[in-house]
Amino acid sequence: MTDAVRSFMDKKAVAQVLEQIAAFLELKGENPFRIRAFRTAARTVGGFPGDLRDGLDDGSLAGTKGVGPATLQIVAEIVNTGRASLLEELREQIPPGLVEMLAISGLGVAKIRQIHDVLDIDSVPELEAAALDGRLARLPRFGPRTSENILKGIAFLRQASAFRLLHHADDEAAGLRAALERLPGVRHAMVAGDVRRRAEVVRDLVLVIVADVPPGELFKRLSQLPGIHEFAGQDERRLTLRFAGGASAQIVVTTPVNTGAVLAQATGSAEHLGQLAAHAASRDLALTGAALWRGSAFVPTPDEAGFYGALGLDWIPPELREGQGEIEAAARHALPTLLERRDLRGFLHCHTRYSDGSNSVEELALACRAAGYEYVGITDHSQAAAYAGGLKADDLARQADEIDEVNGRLDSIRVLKGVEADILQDGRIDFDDAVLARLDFVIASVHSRFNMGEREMTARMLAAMDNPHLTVIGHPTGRLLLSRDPYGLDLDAIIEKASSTGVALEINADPHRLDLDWRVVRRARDGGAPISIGADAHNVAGIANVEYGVGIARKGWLGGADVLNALSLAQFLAHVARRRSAAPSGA
DNA sequence: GCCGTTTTCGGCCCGACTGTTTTCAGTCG
Repeated sequence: MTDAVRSFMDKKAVAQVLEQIAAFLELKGENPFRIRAFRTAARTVGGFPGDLRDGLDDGSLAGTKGVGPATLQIVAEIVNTGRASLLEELREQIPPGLVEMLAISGLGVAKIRQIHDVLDIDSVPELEAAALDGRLARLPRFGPRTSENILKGIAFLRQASAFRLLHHADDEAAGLRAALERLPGVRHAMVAGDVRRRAEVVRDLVLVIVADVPPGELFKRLSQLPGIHEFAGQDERRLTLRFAGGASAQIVVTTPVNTGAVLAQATGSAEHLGQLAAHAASRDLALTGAALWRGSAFVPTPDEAGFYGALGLDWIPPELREGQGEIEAAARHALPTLLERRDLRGFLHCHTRYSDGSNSVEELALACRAAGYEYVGITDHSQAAAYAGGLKADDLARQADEIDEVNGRLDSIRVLKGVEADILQDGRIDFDDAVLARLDFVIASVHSRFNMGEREMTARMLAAMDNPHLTVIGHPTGRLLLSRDPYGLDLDAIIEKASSTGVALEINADPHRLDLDWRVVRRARDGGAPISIGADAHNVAGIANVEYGVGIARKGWLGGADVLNALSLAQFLAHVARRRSAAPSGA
């Protein structure tokens, strides 16, 4: 593992320990503010820019807001010893099964404690049994509905636990790849599978190894990697590794002369590969045993371009390999030129310390400038989002002064005044038009009343889109990957409205959201809706998440011309102005 | 446990929904 990878994973592991401590303390009935302090510290450490050990040594971590003496000491202990004695003590006191229950939707501390005290239950399987046999519903203030919801919650959790979020899979794959490349006999290791296709959630890691030694020999060496719990050979060239933490990865071994065919097969979705096989058959070729054959003659494919070329196809970017018409387009040499990160000139969605972010306007501006952006839109929460420290109009005015001041001082980056305002229940945006008019642009999002039903929710959002100050609908469907389904919404109506009004639909690049879904992105593009990509950064480290949004945009076949924040600053501001002057106010 | 350009002590996130009740506790964002 490279040091960079190690330090990145350490940061995540430390944040996870702090989160775990918070959960245990919660069940213990600790002071809620102490619990929140641990959660804040977890977020801060997870987003700390730079190496944790360096941060400990040079004092910069100690100086970071949200990390105090107690949490700093815990971070130091984990970094130095790999252990956290506080967490170990808590594990002795509280059954870890109760902490698992906290992840079940509808279960909080009070209910879990009641379940534990009255029914003597301390694991999720026991809880499930009690829900099924009716014991749970007989508890005071429970009832059949609650019991049923808990069963649903357990099922959801179980199904979700087969997957992991892309950013986690990304880190694991990078770490594993680096470890594989250090094995003797390995020429290259390449990440394939869902991760390479930039799928929003990942079931299995798949890596392809180009090796100089026979697979059997390589598998023996693989089994000696640290952290491998068990391994099972599938056939003579494929192996599944299971890690101590429960994660698994499929390793496929190939030789240089067949790398193209193997990598393509290890990357494509089932639909893509099915269509590819049919396409091959139509050209008297066959894909068998992860190689390409013309009759009984092996067709060498040293790389993917050669593989697709042998099939009469242009090379297909991995993100498109979903069986959505890409093979036909590749045959006609009509694949789109996909968006690249460097096409984005504006960074449109971030939160500062004014609401629930952890950096200042200037810090975000400097980081965006360093990342090559021409402009950055500051979009803190609005007053209705009290839980996120939403801004009142006068806070917004104060922030505007600060932005003016920062703009006066910094070259080569323009800071725009924006907001991520709540879309209220009736579709109004959470500030008067007079306040919105003073901003450079406006994002509006739904953050409350998710279960109002599809018709009402659609009407709510369409009403918001009539407001001429609105520029972007943030995370349009509200989903949280592996934890919350999208709310009901008539997406065709929203796309049509976006197309007619010029309001952009966001691809929220937070890896917990990736909302819009890429399947909808394609529909939106075809329907003429502008799309913007917003990282929803809550700190400087979150700026890099834009990469995940670019992946989703590419999966939706978007090019630079389809994306609002690929416009230059002047073009972007002209877009906002056009919309403001064209439409009458809906509010 | 953390923070401070009114504070080194005394604050810190609050309003709505759900399912259970028959006036509200617990959960969530």
